[in-house]
Amino acid sequence: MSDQKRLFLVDAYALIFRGYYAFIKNPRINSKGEDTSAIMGFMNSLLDVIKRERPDHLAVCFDKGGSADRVEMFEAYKANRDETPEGIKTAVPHICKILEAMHIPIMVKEGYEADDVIGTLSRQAEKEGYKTFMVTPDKDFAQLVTENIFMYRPVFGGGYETWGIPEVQKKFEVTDPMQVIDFLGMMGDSSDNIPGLPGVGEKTAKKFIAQYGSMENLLANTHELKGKMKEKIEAAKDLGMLSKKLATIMLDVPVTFNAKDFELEQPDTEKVVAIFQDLEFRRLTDNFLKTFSVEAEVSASNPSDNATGKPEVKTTPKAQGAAGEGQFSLFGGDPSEAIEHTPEHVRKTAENTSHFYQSVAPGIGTKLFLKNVMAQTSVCFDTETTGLNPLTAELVGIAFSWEVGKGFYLPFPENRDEAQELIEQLRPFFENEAIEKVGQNLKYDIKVLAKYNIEVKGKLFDTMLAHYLINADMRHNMDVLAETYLNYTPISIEALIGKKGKNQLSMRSVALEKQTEYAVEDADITLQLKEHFQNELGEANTQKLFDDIEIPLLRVLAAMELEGINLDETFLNSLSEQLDKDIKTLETTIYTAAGEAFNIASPKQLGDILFDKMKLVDKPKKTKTGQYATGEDILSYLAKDHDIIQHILEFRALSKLKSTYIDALPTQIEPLTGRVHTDYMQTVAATGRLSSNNPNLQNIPIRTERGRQVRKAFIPRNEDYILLAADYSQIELRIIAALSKEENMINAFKNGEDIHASTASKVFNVPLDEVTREQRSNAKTVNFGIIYGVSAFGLSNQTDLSRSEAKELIDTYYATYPKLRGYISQQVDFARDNGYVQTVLGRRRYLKDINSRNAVVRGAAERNAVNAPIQGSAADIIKIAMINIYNKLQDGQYKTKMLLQVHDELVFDVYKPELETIKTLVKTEMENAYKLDVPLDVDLGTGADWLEAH
DNA sequence: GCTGGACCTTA
DNA sequence: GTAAGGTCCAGCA
Repeated sequence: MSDQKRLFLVDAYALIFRGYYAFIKNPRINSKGEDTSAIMGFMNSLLDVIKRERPDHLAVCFDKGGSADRVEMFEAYKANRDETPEGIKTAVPHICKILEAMHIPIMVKEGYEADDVIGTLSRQAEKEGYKTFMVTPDKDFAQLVTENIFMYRPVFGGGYETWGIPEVQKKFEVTDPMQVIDFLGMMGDSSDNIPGLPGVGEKTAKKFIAQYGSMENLLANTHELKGKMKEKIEAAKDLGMLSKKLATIMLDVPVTFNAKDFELEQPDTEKVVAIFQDLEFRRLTDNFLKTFSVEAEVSASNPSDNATGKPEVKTTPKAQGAAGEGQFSLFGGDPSEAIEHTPEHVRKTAENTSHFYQSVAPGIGTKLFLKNVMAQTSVCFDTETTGLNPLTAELVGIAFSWEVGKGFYLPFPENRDEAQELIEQLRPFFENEAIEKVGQNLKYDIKVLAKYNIEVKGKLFDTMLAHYLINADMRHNMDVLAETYLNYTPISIEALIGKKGKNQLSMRSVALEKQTEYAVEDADITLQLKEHFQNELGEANTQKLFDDIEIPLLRVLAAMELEGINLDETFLNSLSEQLDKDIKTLETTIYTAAGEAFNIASPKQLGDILFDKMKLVDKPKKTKTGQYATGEDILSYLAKDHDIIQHILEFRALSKLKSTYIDALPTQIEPLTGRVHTDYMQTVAATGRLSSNNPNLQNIPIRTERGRQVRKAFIPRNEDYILLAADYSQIELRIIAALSKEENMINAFKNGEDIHASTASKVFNVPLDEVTREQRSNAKTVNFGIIYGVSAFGLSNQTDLSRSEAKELIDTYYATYPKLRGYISQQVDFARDNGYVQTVLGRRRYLKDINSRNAVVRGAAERNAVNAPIQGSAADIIKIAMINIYNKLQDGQYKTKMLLQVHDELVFDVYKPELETIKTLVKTEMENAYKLDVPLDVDLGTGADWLEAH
């Protein structure tokens, strides 16, 4: 280093914040209960700088009162920043006292930020021949760098890096450090609320700097830009210039660099040590004395050994194992490089958020916990198990939380009997009607506990269901919700048990401390989400839907899933054998016709054979990826001319049947129960419908003769039972008739007419008994088209009609049912005005694209606006029916069980002696679930299998 | 082993 | 034209 004098200017708040957040997972709290993390963090780094660099001149700069100028320019400036944490506010007076005792000058100017003070002082010092080092992690300072002014930047892993001109040039891809201002102005800085140019991030900003050099030059040449970018930037020129101003550090603060005042002197050791001892800093006292080359003479009453007299810090065992006091290097101790002086933009995790998660020891610990938990009115819980199948999953532990940031974890013994003993102790909690149970996807936990013969009673709050009602179009898994609403990234399950598949571990094999951290975090987060969603439910006016529909339905679904359905495996196996033969025969026929063997199931290979080799058509249609399209609609068009196509279609149909249903279903039989247990998803369909998976029992074939054989495999539990299928007749058309108040349609339903025939009769102007099959079929297509948001194009694709015939049919249709047209446009208008549509029960679907400039996108949103309330209202109604029927079956202690729901159909396993009662019960409840201006009609069928019941 | 596309099943 | 889930292939790792 040259003999040039060196000045160090410390950006106080940046280091205080960084220090505070570095200790966040293990805050330093002394015996008086003071949080001293920020003080310790700051002092550690200050001493570190002094020890390393031995500066001749040093000052610490603070902000005061914010930047009046910048706020005047832009009122949102730094408005994003959260309230300064309490631990920092209380730290500042202590730090000032220490600095005074150390004889280090504090530079602060009312109405200016530390950046401006440091900038001004560094320029003044430069003129007097000093080298200045700005001690800060904040990248904004890079604009101040000159030949004699450097950034002295703490880096991850400990130590510092010095940024001179070459480093800044490289880092920001600029030629002159002053261009950092343009760079920041372009990309903006969300932490300081510098808006930046719209659509410009780091990459684009660098590109613009390279190309135009400055904000001014870019804005003067926007005509060279293209497309959306051009529009956006041209519209935001003022914003660009404002952003640049906001990003500019001021160099004319009324402060004076007086070399004499800034000289680093010997501190008032006694005073400093007194303050440190008062704060209970032992290691730091040592460190301080060593730094200033004074004999370490620490009194015997304050041993420097941090193993004794360590302040009581309440955190998890894991967090307690973290860096000990004094050994902690502020910049090396925390893996979160993102921690700068803008902590509100740092994603929170268990690592940097204070929490108190404790595992509960057996015996007295459990007793104490029980006493505690029973005294609560609302508790969040989350079960940890050995797997995802609730029927076979064993409890590994249960996490509980009823206070934000705190929670307990009850590990379960592997031995089943011992586990049962433990859960028995919890029975009074779970079966307590007065304690609300909160959870994420409670259906799972309820099912797991049911296998331990535990019923979860009392009010329920499921955060996943809550969010589904708040915005059904989003995803609702806990990790996403935590990140969206709490700015918190939970520990991933993969971090614990590995990626799924090959070597995934069981939760059982994870160390207890990790189980605790993970499980209690989930409960804690879920509790926090609950507090968040509780208010939003009221705002969205969906509280009733939550309390009266989705939450009660959760228990109904859990029961249906646990029940499962009996499957005739032998029958499916024999079907499989027949199919296998037929498929093989078809294969041979196809290969012969094609002249070679190939994989018929590969659309790519099939397309090549049909259209390249055999040249069945002149201009084959291609898919969007450039392959030949071989979908059902295209092939069946060719089928009448080419036998091979007929065979291929049959091959397709049979293979699908075999692989998706006949061979797949038996593998889904749960060995434990001998039955098939589907999983109903309550939060995936945007309209409010359920969905079913593993296996999907809502798409079992019915249309073709061979397909519907699969339904014969669904049978009652034994010969004392019979299957009952109850389905709503035309529920969606009834709903649209009622909602639109279209009397012609309402009357047809009231008169019990066949609605499609009735429509055909009116549209084609023929007597009802003279309607042809084709006319009825076309009328049926239009009826459905209306529900889906009809267009002439879609209709002509769906029928044998031409585009103009289709258009004419639609026009006649609207003339027949005049109020339907009005209803449809009214729905679309409502969506445009409100951004959402809703069902009869107020279930909302938000349609963000309803005002899109893109006609295709907007058209899709408009069809949603029509369809969602209809499909969703039908879903609402059958949900009500399910809840009411379930409750009646429970109350009446019937042996009959509800097994399946297929959107407009319910399937029951009916105890034969109860059949007549149940038939009446089911029909009554379904038809009276919701009162419309149109009667609801339910068809019942019974049989020894699902096909026969139809 | 995972992912996207094509295809097919239901209401 | 609405709403879903499952299987297979093919391309990529």
